Amino acid sequence: MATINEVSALAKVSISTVSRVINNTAPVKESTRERVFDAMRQLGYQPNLFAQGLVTNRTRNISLVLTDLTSAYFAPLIKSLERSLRSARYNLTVSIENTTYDEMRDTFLSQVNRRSDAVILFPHCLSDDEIRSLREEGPPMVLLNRYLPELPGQCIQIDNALGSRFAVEHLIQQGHRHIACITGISNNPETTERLAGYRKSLKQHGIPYQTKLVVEGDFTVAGGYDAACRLLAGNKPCSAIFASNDQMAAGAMKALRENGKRVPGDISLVGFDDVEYAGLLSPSLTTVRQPVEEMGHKAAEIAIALSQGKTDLPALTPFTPTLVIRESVASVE
Amino acid sequence: MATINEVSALAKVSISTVSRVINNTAPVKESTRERVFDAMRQLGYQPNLFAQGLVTNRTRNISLVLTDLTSAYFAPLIKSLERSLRSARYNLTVSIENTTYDEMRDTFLSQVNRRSDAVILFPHCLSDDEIRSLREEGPPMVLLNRYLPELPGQCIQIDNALGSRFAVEHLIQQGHRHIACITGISNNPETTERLAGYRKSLKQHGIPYQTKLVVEGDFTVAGGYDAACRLLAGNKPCSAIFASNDQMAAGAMKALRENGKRVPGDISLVGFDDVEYAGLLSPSLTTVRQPVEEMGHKAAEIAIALSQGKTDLPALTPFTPTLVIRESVASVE
DNA sequence: TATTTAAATGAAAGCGCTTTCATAAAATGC
DNA sequence: GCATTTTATGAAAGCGCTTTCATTTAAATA
Repeated sequence: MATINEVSALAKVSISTVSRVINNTAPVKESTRERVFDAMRQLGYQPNLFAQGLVTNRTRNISLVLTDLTSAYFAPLIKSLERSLRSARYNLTVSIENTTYDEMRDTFLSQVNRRSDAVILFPHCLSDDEIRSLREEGPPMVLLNRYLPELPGQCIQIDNALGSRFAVEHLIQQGHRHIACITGISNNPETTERLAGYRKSLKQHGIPYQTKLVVEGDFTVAGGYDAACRLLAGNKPCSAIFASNDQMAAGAMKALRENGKRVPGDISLVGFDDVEYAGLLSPSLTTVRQPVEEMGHKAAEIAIALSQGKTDLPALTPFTPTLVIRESVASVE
Repeated sequence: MATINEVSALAKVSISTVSRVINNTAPVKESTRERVFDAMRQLGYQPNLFAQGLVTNRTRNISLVLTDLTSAYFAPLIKSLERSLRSARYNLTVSIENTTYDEMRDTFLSQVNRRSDAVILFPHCLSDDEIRSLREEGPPMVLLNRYLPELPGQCIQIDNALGSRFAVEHLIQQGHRHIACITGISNNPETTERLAGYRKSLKQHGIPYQTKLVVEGDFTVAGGYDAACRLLAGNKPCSAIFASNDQMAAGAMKALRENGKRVPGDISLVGFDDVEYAGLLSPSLTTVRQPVEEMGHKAAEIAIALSQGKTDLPALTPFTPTLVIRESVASVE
């Protein structure tokens, strides 16, 4: 494992010069540069990131910190993040299961703080204030699917309400009037926004909002299953269900089938997120797609900018979801 | 961001002593230790990992390096790895898409080599010799789903052949005699072993092996779909299909449905892996479960041991897969 | 040609730690 | 009670880099 000293010896220059050609931080005579490059190649030299980090205080590492998120959602995210970061010669470290604020804090203190130039945080089950206090303990952060007014340039989100509206509009266009909604866990911005979109669409089409058609899920398959059962048990018939995510849609689909309801024959179903397996369900699931790839790229881009000390980034506009029409919606009459 | 100097000043001891209480590396008088801890607490001190790493040459970081793997498979793996590593105060960095040997090599050189105490490598699309040459460029490695005779204590695998046999036995027990097989990509140990198990089961029950009932897939959904189509197009009827992974099973299921075959009414189907969504398909997929969790834990454990310079680890026995019976297999008279 | 300016390089300090080595104080053995 | 071991601590070197500062060399200007 060659060091800068060996390179400098072989190239017959000082280590300062080697450092300069590595970092391209001051003019070096062309012939010298060549010699240094040769030496580096010969020795298979790779700078020691720890030595570099120690003096520059930069790690070239970015952390992804997640709360309790389903694999189907976070995997593509990790994938796109890592791809973007790698091309910028950054590294991605992950911390997946931080279900409570305390765990989160511990992660920040022990992992993130000292070894990352920036964090990408998916604060699903955290309150805004908890995020704020985390922010004080750690490096600059970019937030996924959460908006903090003080960080307009660092919050990456989609227009959840719009997504719901796409879903519900679609159902309405297909003739549905009795549209149920399975929401996410309460006190969560995504839940609120997606529900708001649902309500808005109904209103726009003069369809009354009925509490009995809205049941609470928790973003899990089991939660969706239960919610659908409760819906069927209540005596408010509906011809369509909008589930606030695909997990719950999958659970609901199962519940419906088990209760002898055909999808979409008896009840149409729309999800949200377009996870990997949405197209594999049967019927394949009509859903609202989050552009996870693009969001990952953007997150990486901003994280890198932050890591370079850039601040006052331009405010971000939410990403626009799209409706992916598959087989789980039928038209009525 | 307090340093060891500030702690030592506040506690009125030398930095050597502080270091000793941090690392518990030499006896320190109880009262002194207390003072140091107090000072650390007061200052919110966290040791600088880069400074530590620079002198100890240990990073407390472990890299997971993957080839082209589907999200459904790698997500739970990442999850279990990260969980194990975190409890040992290690860090996980990931590098997901290394499809060629050259990319892999680049990853090793630029990322893994200088910043990881160990690598966990999933060498799906790499040859044994390519792995060997990677081994020379990087830190100690643990291999997932691959066996290298020179690393008996560092290869974590399942008994693929046994898994296939569970699957095929099950089909045979249900009365099936014409059992097709969709294999993975060729020249891959997993493909070979799983196919071998299939053949062995047939043989044990005196069922002739028929080339026409074996079609090649590539471990993807699309590959499974195509394979199933080819199977149906060939004029060799079968009552059951064993797909070498769940992705392909999902693809096959779709193909069967589109061709008017009911699953399991007309054709039974068994997969392999038990990915997250296997139970969500309809019919839910009977499949062979890999204990990914346990494998992740084991991988983490070995990686940590390696990072501590341990060598000559005891040879590992393959994990045993289990059959998960769901709805995609019917019995024939 | 003499002088100023820019380019090219090296010496040395220092980033925050661990780890020898040396030394002082306390505990042990005879 | 003195020599010896053990315990407790500090001073200082050094890990591999970057970066300031000083110095030399080459180019540009008058």
